Amino acid sequence: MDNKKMSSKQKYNPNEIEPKWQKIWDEAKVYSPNLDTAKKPFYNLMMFPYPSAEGMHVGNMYAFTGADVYGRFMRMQGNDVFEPMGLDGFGIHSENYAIKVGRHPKEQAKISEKNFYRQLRAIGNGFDWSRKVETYDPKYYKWTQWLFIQLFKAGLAYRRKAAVNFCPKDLTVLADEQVIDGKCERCETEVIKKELEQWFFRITKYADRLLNNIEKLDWSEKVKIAQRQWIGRSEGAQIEFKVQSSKFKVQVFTTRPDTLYGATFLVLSPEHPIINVILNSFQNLGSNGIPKQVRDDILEYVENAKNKNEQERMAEGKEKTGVFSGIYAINPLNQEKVPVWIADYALMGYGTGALFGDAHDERDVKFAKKYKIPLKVTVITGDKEKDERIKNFEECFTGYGILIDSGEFSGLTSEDAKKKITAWLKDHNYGGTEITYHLRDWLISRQRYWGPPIPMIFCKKCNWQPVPEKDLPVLLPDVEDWKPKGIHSTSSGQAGKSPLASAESFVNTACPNCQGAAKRETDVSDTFLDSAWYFLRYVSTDIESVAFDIERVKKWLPVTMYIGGAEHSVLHLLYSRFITMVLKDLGLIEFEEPFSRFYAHGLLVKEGAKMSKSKGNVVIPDEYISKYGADTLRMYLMFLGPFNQGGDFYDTGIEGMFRFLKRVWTLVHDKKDSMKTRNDSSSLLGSNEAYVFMNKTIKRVKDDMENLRYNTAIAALMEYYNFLSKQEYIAIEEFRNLLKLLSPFAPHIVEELWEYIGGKFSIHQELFPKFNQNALKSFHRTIAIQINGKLRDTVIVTDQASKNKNTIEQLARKSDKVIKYLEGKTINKVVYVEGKIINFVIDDR
RNA sequence: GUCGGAGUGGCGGAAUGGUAGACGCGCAGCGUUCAGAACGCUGUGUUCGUAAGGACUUGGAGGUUCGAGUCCUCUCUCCGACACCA
Repeated sequence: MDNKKMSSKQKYNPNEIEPKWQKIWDEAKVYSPNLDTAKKPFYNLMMFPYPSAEGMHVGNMYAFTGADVYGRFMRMQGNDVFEPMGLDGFGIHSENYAIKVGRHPKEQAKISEKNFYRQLRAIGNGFDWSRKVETYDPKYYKWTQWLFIQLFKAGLAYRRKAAVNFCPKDLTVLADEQVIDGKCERCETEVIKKELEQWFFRITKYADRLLNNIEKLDWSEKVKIAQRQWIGRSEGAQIEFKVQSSKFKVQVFTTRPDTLYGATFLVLSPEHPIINVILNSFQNLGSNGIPKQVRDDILEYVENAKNKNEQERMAEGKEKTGVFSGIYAINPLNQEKVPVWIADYALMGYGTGALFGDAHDERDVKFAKKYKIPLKVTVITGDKEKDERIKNFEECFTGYGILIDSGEFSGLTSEDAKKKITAWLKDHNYGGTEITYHLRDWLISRQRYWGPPIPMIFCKKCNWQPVPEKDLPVLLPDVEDWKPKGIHSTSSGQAGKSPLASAESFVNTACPNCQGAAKRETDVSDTFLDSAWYFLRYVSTDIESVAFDIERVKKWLPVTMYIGGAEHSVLHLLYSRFITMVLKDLGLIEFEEPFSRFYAHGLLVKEGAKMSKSKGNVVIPDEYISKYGADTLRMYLMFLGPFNQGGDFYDTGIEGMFRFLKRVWTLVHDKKDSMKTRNDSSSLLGSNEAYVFMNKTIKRVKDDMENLRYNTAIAALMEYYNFLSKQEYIAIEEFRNLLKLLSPFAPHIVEELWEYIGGKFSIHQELFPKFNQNALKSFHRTIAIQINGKLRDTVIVTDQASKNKNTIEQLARKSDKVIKYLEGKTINKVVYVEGKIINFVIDDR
């Protein structure tokens, strides 16, 4: 190879060819399927980015490239691939960035939009640029608001006063899913609880459906597990305890009704509504009344609990606190009088907010020991020593066993006792089977500016009314002071002072029902509502009269392949499933699961550390693209490691990939002439060996692509290159296939080289090569010769010879290395695995 | 604590129970060059040996098997998710 003779025109220059082809693809609509007439629709979706920084980082590009490679592969399988892109630009993340840089979110959105789209184009994905979605576009959020109204009309959006998560830094409430380790998902500030009236979506109504459908989904297993866990279905019993000397009752949830006989106390959550009822009713009851001291203690404890944040409550996890309520309840099973305590280890949001304490729960035992509440062991194991420890309270037994001291239920196994006691409770009207969930209703309100205004109007006479659909969108008003204000008052229906409240012309309106003076809701909705339905909008961006065109939806959805990060396991993915189910129930669509297949890609890290702005190790793709080109970066990212496991980004590796593409470039240019010669001959192909290699490579790459094992697909392509580069002649078919196999990874360079070897535009509309099954077998086999499983020699034989054990054994016995080991030894056995190994088993001593 | 995932050369990583370390990075030597860059060729798990050739080697300990990175039991470490969920 003589590089000196190569003209400058022949040099691989990605900065020249990449923008060129991107423009040509766009104009030729290579990646824009006709949504109405496509024959084999394949909706290849990737999670759209949220602009929370100047631009996209290399982690986004990693995800998008991996998804695009799959889309390109599916296109080559003859599918009409629809691969849209957009921006999830509404929401706290974008607004916080606007605050940081001191720009109005509307201004910043324009800047981010431009920069993100520039970057998204530069990576060379097969996006359909004619169908973008930006969640802050009024044409989009009009339908987000419409969606809210549909939920309201269906009784699935409601207002409720509850202790909700509030971030004191972002000055807004948050959904449970947005609280990570007791901290705000966005700014990591410790979240506090506030008693507020807010809008919720009744996702809990769908808990069972969301749970039961999971097993049918073709999703990454870890995401399915995370969703199951988040929904957190627990089967148990609800049990009614009567409060002594009163008409009041407390409902208690348990998963262990078999331990009810041993219930020696009750625990109420500090937020439990019955506490106030009790305080008010018992105060004047004379001898039965609650002493003032006890009363004061209760009030103080409840007040303290209210002001603690999640972190504080958790930090005290080991040290339980509580206060005696002064009253007693009756265990329905044995009529025993048990004290009622108030303790914050009982959570108002789970079960009934009340539980019974017994000797078979570690938390209960800790609490009881601290406050010297008696305990009673009612379940033992049958193991003498262990039971001795259990009975002496040296060990807390929480498993299933055999009941003791449980009246008529003594001697039963826990399993049987559960059934029998639950049945007993039901028969005696004390409760029965009950199912409870970890999942809670989705808190939708946000006291922020940058989101779709919740399209509701409050009228003192008519209560809450939805904005008439003809009046949508409720435009986000241009307020000057758009920064978050927090919540100052929650009196009346109005939810405090979010930034929209300062725009009087926005707030004051007429009631859609009675036309009287009324006020608009001033909160906006959660960003996750924007992204919970965007996949429906992509297919209808050219239609303004509906949220989504039903015919298009029928044709393209559910999404065929969805690729994204596992961090959205319980946020976006769960919300999207919920919204889709609701739309199905409203008769608006025909399916209830939005994503047939979901594939979670791994996390890209930088030199062993998670990329984060605070660490300052965020890698921006731009500089690498201008230095090496998008093709090199794409291939490098895909080669780092298995796509579902992520990888580590090192600069040095990119050089190697750049080298590889340069080699391919040079090979095609150098061998183009010899290729022509071969093309004139009768055979289109090179040697037999070359034919076998080509077919093997096609098969390897195809298998790997199907399973998103891109790193090994690229390795196979490198091996193929290494082989071809050593050949004197390369047939045109070999070049064509090399380029086709490479095309999903490096779309620009292959298009350029495709043109160079005289291929018809565009290589991206070609089909994936097919391999010849008969050509997969080599003509030679290398057989490993083992002695007692240890490799001693190899022998090369014809495919024919490899079929005969005797032939191989005779050959193997002739090997000097083998003779050395077999001499004077008894051969007990000879194992032959056809075409692979022959193993002599000998006495080794 | 519960549930996942993973431990293989200097590094990223390959291996339907059948030649461990493919492919790439890095490194070394050679070639090309006035020189460098770039490019090309060769070598490269550890260890003993001039070599031929051995021995050892997939976090650790056992086991199944003719044969184990892969299967089973126990155990250690790291990463991720959830977490006072009754």
